[in-house]
Amino acid sequence: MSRISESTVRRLSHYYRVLQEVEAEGKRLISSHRLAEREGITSAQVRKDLSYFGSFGRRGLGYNVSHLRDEICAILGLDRPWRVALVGAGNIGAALLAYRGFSSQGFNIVAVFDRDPARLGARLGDLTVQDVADLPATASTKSFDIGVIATPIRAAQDVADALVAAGVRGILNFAPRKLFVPDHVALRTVDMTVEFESLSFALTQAQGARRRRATETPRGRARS
Amino acid sequence: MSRISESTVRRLSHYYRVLQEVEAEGKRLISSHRLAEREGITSAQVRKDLSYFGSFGRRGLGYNVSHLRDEICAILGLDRPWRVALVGAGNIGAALLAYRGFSSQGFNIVAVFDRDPARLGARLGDLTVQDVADLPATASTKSFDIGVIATPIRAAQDVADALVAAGVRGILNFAPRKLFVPDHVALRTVDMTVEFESLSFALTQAQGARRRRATETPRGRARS
DNA sequence: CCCAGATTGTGAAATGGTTCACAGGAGGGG
DNA sequence: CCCCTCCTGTGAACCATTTCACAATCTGGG
Repeated sequence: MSRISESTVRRLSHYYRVLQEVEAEGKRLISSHRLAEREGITSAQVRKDLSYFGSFGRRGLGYNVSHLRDEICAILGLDRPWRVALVGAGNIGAALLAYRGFSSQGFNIVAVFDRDPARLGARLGDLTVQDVADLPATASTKSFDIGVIATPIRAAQDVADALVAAGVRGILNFAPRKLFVPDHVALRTVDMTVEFESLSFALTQAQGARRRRATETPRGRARS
Repeated sequence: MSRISESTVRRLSHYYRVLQEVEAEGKRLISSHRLAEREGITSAQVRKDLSYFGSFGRRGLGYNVSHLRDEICAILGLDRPWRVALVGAGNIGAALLAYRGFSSQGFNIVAVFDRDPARLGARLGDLTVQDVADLPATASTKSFDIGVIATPIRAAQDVADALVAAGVRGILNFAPRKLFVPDHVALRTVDMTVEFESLSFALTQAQGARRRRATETPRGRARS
């Protein structure tokens, strides 16, 4: 099996969610066309994505909703529980803990760490905030699969190193900076700053385009 | 100016942050090579990204740090304030409000809305949670540029419609579902579910690859 | 049994993004 | 003043992803 692109994986995740909805609506079959419609993409994209993993549909009919859901569930590895360590018990950390959607999909936060003495020992959900210095010891008994970094920027790389040393195989980073981890550790970053700035760019461009159209200014940019 | 790819914009955002750090370190010049190193990409990528907007460097020397920072600031539209409406005063909403990093970059949350009567009237930072029914009225006086959706999934599309009707030109969506908005409104989605599932996939793949290597099972996938 | 209509799976083409490689400066040392 | 080193800006080559387009296959109805 050749390497699967990140965008294909992300779309699988979306298909999975749509299939759950469609199943709840009681439909038994769905075509690539209808699946695509709900995601705002083309049906060819849907079929291509699925074809990397096998042939799950039937020509003339479409896909069996629950069967396809099961297949994608297995492909994404959602058919097993993952043990997640959360580092950072601030606002984002608390939000992640409070959101029940993750544990229902098998992402179980089994420990919470922080460095701030004011937070240590606090109860968050049914967990107690531990000192981040205890991470290695706790990791050896709880064997985390995934680490989530919800700390301030300056702590993020150190925490990442600690998580790697503790044996996690994946890291989800919410700190707005580039982290460096070994090749055998998967890293995903959720950077809200980048999202805001990307919106700012889009809005600025749109404004500029409108102004350009209105005044007939030639395109191009003056050198300073 | 031809259309700029989303990935280029996201990288600009990263360059901007690195440049701020480098400036704080007191350096006056930086080469594309060093900039690239800090982001884990190639120097050609940096130069290509910047070249879409102009020639900011000097051959043989590199880029003037503060000048380049200013240029990127202007390109991304960060040299002006944006008025942000936050809808959803739950955990994520509270986390966004508490994070001072956004307002310092010019993203000012100027109103917070919710639908839950238990939250209405509550103080969050220096704002009072308003009923989402007041959104149109408040929008007409405060003229929001950007709307942030931090509501439960089922409310998200309705809120998006309301924000569009209220005249926002950009939406940042934290609800894990696909939203449909008109072309003239920019949409970015931060979907933590997808990030987790993408990690799950990566971990599953790695595990599978290790097992495959160990047992010499031929690659490919059996049809069920 | 055969045809009409629907829909998949997939090579091939098209598109879009990244990397290469080098000409064109720029500064510094002798 | 000349040469050597450094580094940008960019066309061209390369690579990855998306879209096209169609043969293969399925069902249902006559």
